[in-house]
Amino acid sequence: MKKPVRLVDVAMRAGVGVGTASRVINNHPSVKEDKRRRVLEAIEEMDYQLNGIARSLKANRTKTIGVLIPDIANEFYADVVRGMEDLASKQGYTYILNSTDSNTHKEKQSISIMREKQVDGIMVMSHTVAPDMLEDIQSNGLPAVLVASSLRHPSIASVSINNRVAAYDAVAYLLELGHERVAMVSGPTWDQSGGLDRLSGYQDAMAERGLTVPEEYVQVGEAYTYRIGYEKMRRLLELKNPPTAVFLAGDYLAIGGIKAADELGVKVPGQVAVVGFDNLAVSEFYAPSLTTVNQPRYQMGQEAMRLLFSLIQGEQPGELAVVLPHEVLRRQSSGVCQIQNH
Amino acid sequence: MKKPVRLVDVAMRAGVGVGTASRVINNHPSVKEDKRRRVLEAIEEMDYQLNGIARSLKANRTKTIGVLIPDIANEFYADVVRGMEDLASKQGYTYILNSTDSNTHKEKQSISIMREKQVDGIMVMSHTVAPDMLEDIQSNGLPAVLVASSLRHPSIASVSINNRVAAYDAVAYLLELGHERVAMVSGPTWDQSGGLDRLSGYQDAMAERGLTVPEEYVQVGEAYTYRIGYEKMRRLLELKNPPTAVFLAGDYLAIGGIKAADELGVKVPGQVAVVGFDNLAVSEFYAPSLTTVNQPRYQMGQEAMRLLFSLIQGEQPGELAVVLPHEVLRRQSSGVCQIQNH
DNA sequence: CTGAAAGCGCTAACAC
DNA sequence: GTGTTAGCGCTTTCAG
Repeated sequence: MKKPVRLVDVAMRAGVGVGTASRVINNHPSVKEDKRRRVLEAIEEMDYQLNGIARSLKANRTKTIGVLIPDIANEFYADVVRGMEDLASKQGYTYILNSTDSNTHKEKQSISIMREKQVDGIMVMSHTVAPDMLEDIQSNGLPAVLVASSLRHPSIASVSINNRVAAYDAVAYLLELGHERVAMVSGPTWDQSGGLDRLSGYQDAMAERGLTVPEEYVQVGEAYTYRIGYEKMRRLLELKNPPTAVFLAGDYLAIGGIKAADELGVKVPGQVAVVGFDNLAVSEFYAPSLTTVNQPRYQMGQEAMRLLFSLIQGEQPGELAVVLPHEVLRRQSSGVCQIQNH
Repeated sequence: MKKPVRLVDVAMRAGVGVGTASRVINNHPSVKEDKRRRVLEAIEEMDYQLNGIARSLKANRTKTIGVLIPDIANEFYADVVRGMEDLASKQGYTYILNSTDSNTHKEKQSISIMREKQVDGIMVMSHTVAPDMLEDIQSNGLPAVLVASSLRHPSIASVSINNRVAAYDAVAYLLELGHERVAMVSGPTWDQSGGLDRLSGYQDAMAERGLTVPEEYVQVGEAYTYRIGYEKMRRLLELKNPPTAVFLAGDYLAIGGIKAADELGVKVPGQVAVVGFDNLAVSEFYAPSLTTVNQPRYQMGQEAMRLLFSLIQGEQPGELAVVLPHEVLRRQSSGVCQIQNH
C-alpha cells in the first residue's frame, strides 16, 4: 500500500509546474507540445491516478447522480436504472443507489446522504416522497426528476407513461374479446406508484360499456408481488360468481395469479383470461405467455437521465413532464392463443 | 439556489470557532455543553448540510464502495446487491454500481473510474476480470472481494457457493428419481460465472453412475437467458433420442426451456423433468413450479460486505474464501408433483 | 476546553 | 505559455 501519486509528483518528474500538469490532464490547448508529452509520460511512468474527490471539492460538482428507488431487486426498477446508467456513463457520470422500500423515513435519510455526498442531481422512483420534499430539494439547487411516478407537480420534471390510459386500453382489449365479468387486482392505491391511475382506467373502461363492477371484483394488493397476485386471484376465482377475465396491475401479480388458477385447476386462458402490466422479461416466457402492457422501462431511464442532464446544465428542458407511449401486447394468457415463434 | 451554508457560517453564528463546531458534529466529548447546544441550534436554524466531499478529501476515505456487476437488470445480481446495500447503509456506506456486460474493456474502465472516485473498496461480480487485474487493485491498497465468481486466488477474498457440488447434487437428485437420459444446458464455460464448475458437477454425477453422456446432451449456452434456454431445450427435445430429464444451469434457462417444451407439446414433468439453478423468485410461481438449486444471494451480498469491511479496516478476515451452503429445492418441474400450499 | 492555522489534491486566476 | 499561489470545506494538530 504505497502512498498515491499526486499531480505535483507528476509535475515534478516532468519538470513542469502543477498548473501545466493540470492543464494537460484537462486538455487545455495552451500547452507546448513537448511539455505535454513529458507530462503524459510521467503520468504513464508513475501510474498517476487523478483524485476525483479533490477535483470535486474545487469544482463543486461530483458527476454523480443519486437514485432513489423502492427496491433494486425489483426487475422493473432495475431495468429503468440500467437505462439511466447507460446514458450516464456515456457522459462520465456515475450514480449512487438507495433502496427505500417505499419507506418515508428511509427516503428522507437517503436524500440527506445524497446531499452530503454532493450529488449533482436526483432521480426519484421511490413513490412515497411528498411533493414538498421535492420542492425542498429543488429550492436547495439540486435538480430532480420523478420517474415512473404518478405524482404530478407543475414545477417538477417527470418521466412516465399514462397509467390510466394504459390500464383502460388493457381492459378495453378484454372487453373487445367479449368479456363482461372482468375483475381487477390492483397495486397499492395510496402511494404514487400509479396503482390508483390503473384502477381508474379499469373503472372507466367498465363504466363506459355500462358494466357494473361488483365490489368484490376489485382486489387491492398491498404490493406488486407474486404472492399477493396469487392470493387475490385465488379469492376472485373462489367467488360464487367468478370473473371470466382478470386484469392484474403488474406482471408479478399476474404470474402469481396464473399460478393460483393453475392450482385450482382453472384453465388460463380457457376459463379465465389474464392480462398483466409491465411486460417484464418473464412474461413472454411464462406458459401461457402473458398478455400485458409494455412500459418502456429502459427508455424511461434514458429519457429521465436526459432530462436531468439538461436540468443540471441549467437548461430549460423542452417538456417538463415526459409521457412515453405504452402498448398492449397480445399474447396467450388473454385467449387469442397464437403460439409465437421464438 | 442560495449558496450553501458552511461550517464556518455555523460557527460564526454560534459564536465559536470552526474547530469547536467540527468537534460538535463529530461528537467529540470535549465540548462544553452550552457551546455544543449553541452549535446544534445554529445548525438547525441555518439548515446546515455537511459537505462530505470536503470531509472525504481530508479523511482520505469516502465511505463508498464500488460494485462491478455484469448487469443490474439481472435478478440474480440485483438480489446480491440488495444484500450488500442493506449492510452497507447500516454502516453509513453508499455504493456506486457499474454494469460491465462481462466486457473486459468496460471492466477496466469501471475500475479506473472507481479509483478516481476514491472508493474505499471494490466488489467484483463481473466474471471476466483477470486475476492480475485484481492483484493490481489490491497492491494499490484497494480492498476487493470477489462475489459469486468461480475465480480462485490465494490472496483474494471471495464469497460464493460450491458450484460443482451444487450441480452434482441437482443431477444426483434426478438420477435418484430414476432418470438415466439426463441432459444439461450449461452457461458459458469460458468465464468465471461458474458455468464450467456446474458442467463438471453434472459430468461427475453421470460418470459416477456409470452413465455415458452423448455429446449432444451437453448444450453450452452463451448466456443465462430465457431465450437461450428456450433454444437449447428445443434442440434437446428434437433429438431422435431425447433426454427424460434436463438440468439447466440457471433459472432463466430453465424457464425458457419449459416454455420450449410447452410449445412442442412435451409435458413437464410428465415427459421431461426439469431442474434449474438459482431459485429466483419466479421459480416458485412458474407453472409448474421449478425444482432448482438455491443460492443464498442476499446472504452472499451481506457476507461479502462483511468481508470487505474487515479488509477496509485492515483486519485479517477469519476466512478469505467464504463458501455458502446451497440447497436443492424439490418442486413440481422435476416430477414429484406435490402441490405446495401458498 | 477551545481558537487559530495548516493542509488534504486539485484548479484557476494572476503574474511574468 | 507557464509557474506560483489562493482556496474549495473540512479536520486536526498545536498552542494557550
